[in-house]
Amino acid sequence: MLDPKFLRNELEDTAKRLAARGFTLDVDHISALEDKRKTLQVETEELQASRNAISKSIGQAKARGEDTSSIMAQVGDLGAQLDAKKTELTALLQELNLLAMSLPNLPDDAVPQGADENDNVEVRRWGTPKSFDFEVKDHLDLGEALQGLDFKNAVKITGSRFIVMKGQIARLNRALGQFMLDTHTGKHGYTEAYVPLLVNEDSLLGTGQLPKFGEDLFHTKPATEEAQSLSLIPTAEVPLTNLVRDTIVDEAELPIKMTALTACFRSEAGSYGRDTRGLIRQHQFDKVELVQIVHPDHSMAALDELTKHAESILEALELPYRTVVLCTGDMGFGASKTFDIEVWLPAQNTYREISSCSNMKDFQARRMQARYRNKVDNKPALLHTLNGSGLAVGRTLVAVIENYQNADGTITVPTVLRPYMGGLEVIG
RNA sequence: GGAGGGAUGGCAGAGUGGUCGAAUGCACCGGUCUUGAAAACCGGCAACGGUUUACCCCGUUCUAGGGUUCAAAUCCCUAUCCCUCCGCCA
Repeated sequence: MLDPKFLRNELEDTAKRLAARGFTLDVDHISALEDKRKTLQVETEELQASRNAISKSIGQAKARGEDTSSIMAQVGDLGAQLDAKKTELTALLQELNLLAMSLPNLPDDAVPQGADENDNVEVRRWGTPKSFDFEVKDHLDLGEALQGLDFKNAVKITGSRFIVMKGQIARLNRALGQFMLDTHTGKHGYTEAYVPLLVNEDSLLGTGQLPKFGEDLFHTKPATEEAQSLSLIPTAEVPLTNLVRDTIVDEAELPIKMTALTACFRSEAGSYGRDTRGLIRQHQFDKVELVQIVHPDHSMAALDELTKHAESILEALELPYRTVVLCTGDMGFGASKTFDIEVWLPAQNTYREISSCSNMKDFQARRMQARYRNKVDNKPALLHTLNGSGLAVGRTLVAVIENYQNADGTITVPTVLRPYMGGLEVIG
């Protein structure tokens, strides 16, 4: 959520900055609503003030034992007037709030201008794609041949875009998650967390999935009408970041660095026909998430650091990758700056996204009322939040299978994963 | 599943219809003292919104949403969460 002051005092400038990311702000509509809000709010508060004053004098008169009937007569239809104004004001404020909650974050000044992914800018490249002296297969052919990936049974049990993994491939998937988690907790200073996979509406509003993107999520159907619906997390960013919702943390506790390995669930509404083959786009996949809650002065440095943490996993696995900074038009809803890390996939002969690391600045913090106590004036101030995948386990599995394939269809186990595989060197 | 109790500032915890935005303690900030620190003492200290250059002033907020009343932290209803006892259970 943007600072409401932007919509009051810097509407034109805000509209310009949002236009850079392809979002059109209805300036006339908003300023009309704002004008109305201002007069309504002043009128309402004046009515409240006079009601409070009368009530107070009644209380004082009663305390002195005086007759209050003449003061009572002054009340008249004040209550009815107040109710009417209040109803009107509440509706207006709700409309404005929904509008504010639906606006994306402002891009950081350092983000390149652009319309779509073609305008993203590569910032670095690591490793060299291996040259194979045989025809490479994709992870689907390799996995099925090894009887490690079972798409047919997944369809039978649940439906498309789900997977059953078996044997050493299932273990490899588990090994990847464990390795990532151990690296981030052991080397990068993150605290491991076990978190709920089902979250409530407030959490989704806090991180920005709601009110706009509910259709991207799976929602539970409550047993009773009154019970609230819970939703499956699309990323551990939701529970991890919401840890600081409605809290004021001590500045000395910053930065807070959390990580979790969780399943993630995405409905993939609107992506029918895209990446239908294989593990790239699934309704359910494992991901190790990195979240940092930081002092506002340090969030850009923290983004660089967090991105490096994610990259280090690919380096340890010796998987070639490149890192791009997303242009204004390609960034996610809540991000002010985003690095995507893309891993080399030989079967597709291209780099594919495996991690997305974003500085949300105070966008989520304002929604969540996540604050710290500022040492300068001893007042609460909004925190900055960051998140990134470190990494998407399913896609990393794809990358390992494809990059480490041998001519005979076996898969060499990357060195760093062997301790997690009982010393196994080759899957086959 | 049955019976009962609770939710108040950063934290702990008073407050049961009327100058209550709310005692007190801790924490925090400023000061005195000290070579420095600690202790002690003195003072300050809720958030959000409106108006304003600013001070002031006004409004809202005691888990959330409704209701009663001239007036609600306080009374009523509903929801959520926590605790205690009984039952059941991995």
